[in-house]
Amino acid sequence: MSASIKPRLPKGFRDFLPETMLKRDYVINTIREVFHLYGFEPLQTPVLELRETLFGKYGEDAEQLIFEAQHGRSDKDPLAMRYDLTVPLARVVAQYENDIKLPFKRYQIAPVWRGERPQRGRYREFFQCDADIVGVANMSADAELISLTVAILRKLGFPAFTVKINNRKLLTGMGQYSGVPDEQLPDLYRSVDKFDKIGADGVKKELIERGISDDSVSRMVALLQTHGTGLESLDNIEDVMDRFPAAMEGIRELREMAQHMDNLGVSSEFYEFDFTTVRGLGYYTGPIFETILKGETIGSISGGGRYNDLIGMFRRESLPTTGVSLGIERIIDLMDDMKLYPAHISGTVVQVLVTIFGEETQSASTKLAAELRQAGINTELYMDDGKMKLGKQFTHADKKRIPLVATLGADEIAQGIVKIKRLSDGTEISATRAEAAAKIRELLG
RNA sequence: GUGGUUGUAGCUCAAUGGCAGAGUGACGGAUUGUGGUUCCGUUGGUUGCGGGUUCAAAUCCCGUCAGCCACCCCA
Repeated sequence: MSASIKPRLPKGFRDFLPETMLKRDYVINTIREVFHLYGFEPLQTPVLELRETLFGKYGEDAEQLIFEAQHGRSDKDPLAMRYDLTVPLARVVAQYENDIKLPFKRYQIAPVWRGERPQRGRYREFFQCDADIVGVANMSADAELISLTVAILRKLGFPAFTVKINNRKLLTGMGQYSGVPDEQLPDLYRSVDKFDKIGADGVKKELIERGISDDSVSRMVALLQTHGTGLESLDNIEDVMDRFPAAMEGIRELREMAQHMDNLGVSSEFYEFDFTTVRGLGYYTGPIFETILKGETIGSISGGGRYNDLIGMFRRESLPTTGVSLGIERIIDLMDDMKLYPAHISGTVVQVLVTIFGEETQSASTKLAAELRQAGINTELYMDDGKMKLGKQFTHADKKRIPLVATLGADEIAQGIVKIKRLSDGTEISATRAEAAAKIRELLG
């Protein structure tokens, strides 16, 4: 052996050891079940796309964060690692036009790569979890995504959260109302988006620094703070905005959404219309939404919106599309902080450890393990090259948090029984080989 | 990309220019058919890496790498 290399990972990349993977799988499986419940179906696309597929879609700043990929002996097809799941979706929809039935409801849970500087809850490799509806122009699709988001977060056990809903058209109208020139709208949005973080005064200050007139800023900020519960806030803002067709269209869409959400049974405690919600991505064209946890400052745990023009980048005619993305990395961290994982998720998938007394009883233990597996019990058969010390085997079970230990020595074998001990409280019972699996289920509760 | 901060045993941390330590873990024993609790013992280190200052550096200085935090941006 030559001198070993120090084991390390590329910046912003992570390993997930089994204990962590069990939690991640729980979250992902729970989300997948709800996707199925709403009739979304899985899609998988490659990790690598052609460079030309990704470039020119995200804007100049974001483009610098795309990982490019090389193959040693060929530069014929420049490649890049996928940056999100939305552009690949757009490519798929355009590429398989004849095979895809509209409306197309797909979900995808997969890693994406961004060359950003890592921070808490922010990595260079992270999982995105997207559900999109392609081919539906009306607001029933957007409302269904809100219902889906609420159902997932409730199923995961989050006690208090709010989906904040706004509309890009309304933001456009607000820009017009306050007299901000079109080319400054992105700046305006960026500042408005920080409303929660820096407050009304902070936003005012930033807008003035960006060269927007005092008068415009005051009008804008007053408008943003329009409050009211549910539809009331829409009524309030409509009175002010009735001269701006874009804004009125946006308000109409939000009303339509509210109607659909009501029919879907989404309780109004889980959403609100918030005119300071912006979303960073430039391609949104209609309703936008993001979810925040009440009393947490970690940022949003889901986000999404309508992007009716994106698919047109790969296709002669675009298709109306709306989608939601769940921030599962943040969700997974928060589940830990808030202790939302069910008890059975922690530690191991193993339900029982079958111990081995010694060489002469090894075959009996092995057969027992086979029987238990046949009966559907997750079974670990102890393995060790050294002396089969029973204490060591119990220690192993304890460390791995395996709930039950089965022992059979010469005495038990002679009587045709097996002893099963529950480590949590020390309960130990005897069972015949035939009834062992049933007794194990009982002890597991 | 900009600014700040931290880096010492497997892990959590102490040692503020003068012998590198504790807790916890790991391993062994008390207990050769029973873990977790208790007691005894053993094991623990290129102080991230490279250079400099000094009689003397974990400690001060420079560089570098990595983590974290804030900004930018975003999930």
